[in-house]
Amino acid sequence: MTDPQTPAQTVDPEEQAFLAAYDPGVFPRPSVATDVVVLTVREGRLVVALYQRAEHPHRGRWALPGGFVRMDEALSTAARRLLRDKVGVQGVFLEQLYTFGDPGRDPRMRIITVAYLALVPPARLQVEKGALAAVEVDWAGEAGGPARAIGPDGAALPIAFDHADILGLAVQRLRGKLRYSPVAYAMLPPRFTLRALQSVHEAILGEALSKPAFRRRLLATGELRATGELESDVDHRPAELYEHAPQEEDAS
Amino acid sequence: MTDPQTPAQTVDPEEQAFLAAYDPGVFPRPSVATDVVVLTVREGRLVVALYQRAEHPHRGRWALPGGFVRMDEALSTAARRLLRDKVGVQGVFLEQLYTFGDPGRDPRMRIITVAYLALVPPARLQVEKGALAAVEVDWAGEAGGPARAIGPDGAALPIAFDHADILGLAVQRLRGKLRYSPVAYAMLPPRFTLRALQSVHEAILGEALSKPAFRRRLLATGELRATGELESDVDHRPAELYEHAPQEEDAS
DNA sequence: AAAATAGTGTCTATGAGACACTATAGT
DNA sequence: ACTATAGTGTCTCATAGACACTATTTT
Repeated sequence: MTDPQTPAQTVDPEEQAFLAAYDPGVFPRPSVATDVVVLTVREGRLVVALYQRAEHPHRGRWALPGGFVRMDEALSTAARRLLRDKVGVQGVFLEQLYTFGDPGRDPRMRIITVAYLALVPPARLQVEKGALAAVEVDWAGEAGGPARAIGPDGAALPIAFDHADILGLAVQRLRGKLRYSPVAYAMLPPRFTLRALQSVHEAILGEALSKPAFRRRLLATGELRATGELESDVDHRPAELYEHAPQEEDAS
Repeated sequence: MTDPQTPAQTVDPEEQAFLAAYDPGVFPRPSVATDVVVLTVREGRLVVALYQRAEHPHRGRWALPGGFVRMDEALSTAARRLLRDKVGVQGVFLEQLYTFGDPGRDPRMRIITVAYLALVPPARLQVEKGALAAVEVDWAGEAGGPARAIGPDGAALPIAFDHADILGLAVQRLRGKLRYSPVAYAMLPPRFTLRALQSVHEAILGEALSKPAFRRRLLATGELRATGELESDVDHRPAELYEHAPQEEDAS
């Protein structure tokens, strides 16, 4: 099709890409960042860690913890670094969520952000410089859409950039994963009651669940181990404490 | 915790990020590309469009169609542009898959690639400069892992970069979506038999399905409209042709 | 008529929700 | 004894797979 003798001015995009690859000056490059949606469940509600921006743009608005990816670190390493330095948690569930890269999503310049989802047990999330905001969505099931963040005083917090979309996608993804993946345990302490586990599921799904069906289904997964111990500090009959016993994946 | 009077040499990563944002020279930037996994079903097998690399690195190996993202275009726009210019298809199903960014995944330099998944009806995929390779995976269900590409002669094609991982993830994602999303129709012509629809499902899932159960389940979705017409050019009883009638999402 | 596939009816097993019930701690 | 929540038994309904059967086209 194409004349192989065509000189350097060819418009073949493959060749353009090849040349650009060896001469970084040919194409300008975007900045690459990562933002982390850190979620936990408190008092039956899904909550997210947000930080109020001290500088323009979007000064005063609330943003997800984020920062630029360094040239020598993997994307997940950058997310883990931010999680440790900005949020103060380590060793938690972390999974890539989606990459947001519309031109103009940041008014300063082209910033492509690889969003990550982190799930943390409530006791391990002590946000000092930021806030824990309750997450609410306008949609049911897995319809999807932006989310709102409700501050401790009950008022909606103004969200910076496209972070309301990122947060909404995190909720949508979490609801989807709940059906076939043991993600809820990542938001619980090592020992927990079945009621606490159900409460996590209900907070994620945004709807009440039937107790008998929930217990049957979860116990049938074989991923729960009864400890024989009971919870304390309750003014009614205490529930038994369970542990998460992950299934062995036999890949032989 | 931190002294607010600390001068400019602070190691607060938030401030570092802020400064870097306004001075592009502070941090070097990675290149951002997109690679597209273009899938269809031919003769009951999942096939992918691959292109043999003419240049180093990985010269002679087979790669997904890809290229750099321009500064003024959205990520999905870049994927659509590549799909049009390199593969020659337009107006097809396209969805972001995952972002691969390990340092060293490209030996030339740091290239972060946002992978996309495109689904195409078989008749619309006429790869001229590349090849259609059958996709095979070593795992069942949604376990995940790299995929193999089998050329027309039955031999496995050597895959460039981490594209075997990208391809494997595309299969895994597609299997997951099939459970709750009408993706199979994106790989069929406008009119198709129920047997063809089942064949697409079987190719994606990598396993045989029960005919009565499949028909009941799909007809019960209400997304299928019988046309009353029959297929032709078959040497047995012809099957009825159906159309995909997407459900109206009522968000009122 | 034979061959081949389209399309259906029935039985059964599984899983989930609804509901009502029993059990056990603290006060 | 009372209260509040833990935990269970049973019924019913929806869904999926297995299997066997009938229907319809071409050769």
